[in-house]
Amino acid sequence: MQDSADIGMAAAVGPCASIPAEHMDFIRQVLDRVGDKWSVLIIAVLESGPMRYTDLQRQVPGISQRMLTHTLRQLTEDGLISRTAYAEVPPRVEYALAPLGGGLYGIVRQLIGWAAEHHDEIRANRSGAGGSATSASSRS
Amino acid sequence: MQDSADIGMAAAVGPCASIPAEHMDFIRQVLDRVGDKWSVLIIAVLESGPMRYTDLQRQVPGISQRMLTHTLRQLTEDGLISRTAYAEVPPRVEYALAPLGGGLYGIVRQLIGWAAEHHDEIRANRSGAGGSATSASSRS
DNA sequence: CAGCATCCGCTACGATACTG
DNA sequence: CAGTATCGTAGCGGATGCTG
Repeated sequence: MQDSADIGMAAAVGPCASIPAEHMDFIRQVLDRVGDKWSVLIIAVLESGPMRYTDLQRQVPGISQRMLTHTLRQLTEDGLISRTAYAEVPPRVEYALAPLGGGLYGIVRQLIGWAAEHHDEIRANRSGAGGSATSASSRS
Repeated sequence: MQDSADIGMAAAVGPCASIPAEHMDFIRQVLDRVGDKWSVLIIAVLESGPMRYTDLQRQVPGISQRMLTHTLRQLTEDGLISRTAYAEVPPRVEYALAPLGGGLYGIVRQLIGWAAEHHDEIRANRSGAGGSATSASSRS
């Protein structure tokens, strides 16, 4: 855990505790990628080896060309995956997980692990009293 | 990590490598929370201590009541944060980070750290040749 | 095969007004 | 103070059809 710098002080820990506002929008972008419906799935698939367009479409269940192309492009532009086009008569394009994407997936993996681990716990909370909402009394 | 079943063959780790399809939708929910525009921000703020509704609205810049209430409710229902209402004459409600939310934030923190760390690297890729798109030639 | 273009529904989100 | 209710919008994402 590295703090770029200590910003927050006693009271004004502020919204973004140890996050410089300059990086805020960028962080959002990464977080958005993670929250993306397909990005993580595609990365997960590519983790097991390079794959071509059509194969990806087959491996990622329910994705549309539009989204496949779109997500693929974004991931490529971010350098998370690599795109290699072979100028053959039947065009062949292979996508592979770039080291950068591999690093990201490592962390996302923990997220997935955490999610799986606390699966029941969260479901239990939902079925319960609607969360851990407590009521306290006190006279003003 | 359990496989729901063997999907492909040896090498074909498949779409959801080690993720049982049963958990898939749940994983998505967690990933969605992370990708959420406000959830992480709110958690980050609460990490520095319990806070009331109005304070949260002040600490999280640019959030609307609608979204604050909505996100707060979701996080509470998931048990990521806790809600305590004091039945006083001027109503007072305090939100605090639940242990579950703390655990999640620990991982998200890594994500943020990673993002900050590879900030330049990704930006460089975008300015570059439009990603690591390579062209290979081969005769058919 | 590997895309791009177009249309279109859904819902996430914001702004505003009102209440217990 | 701590919300609820309603409305309007923008962008995500799906379906379909066409191209190099």
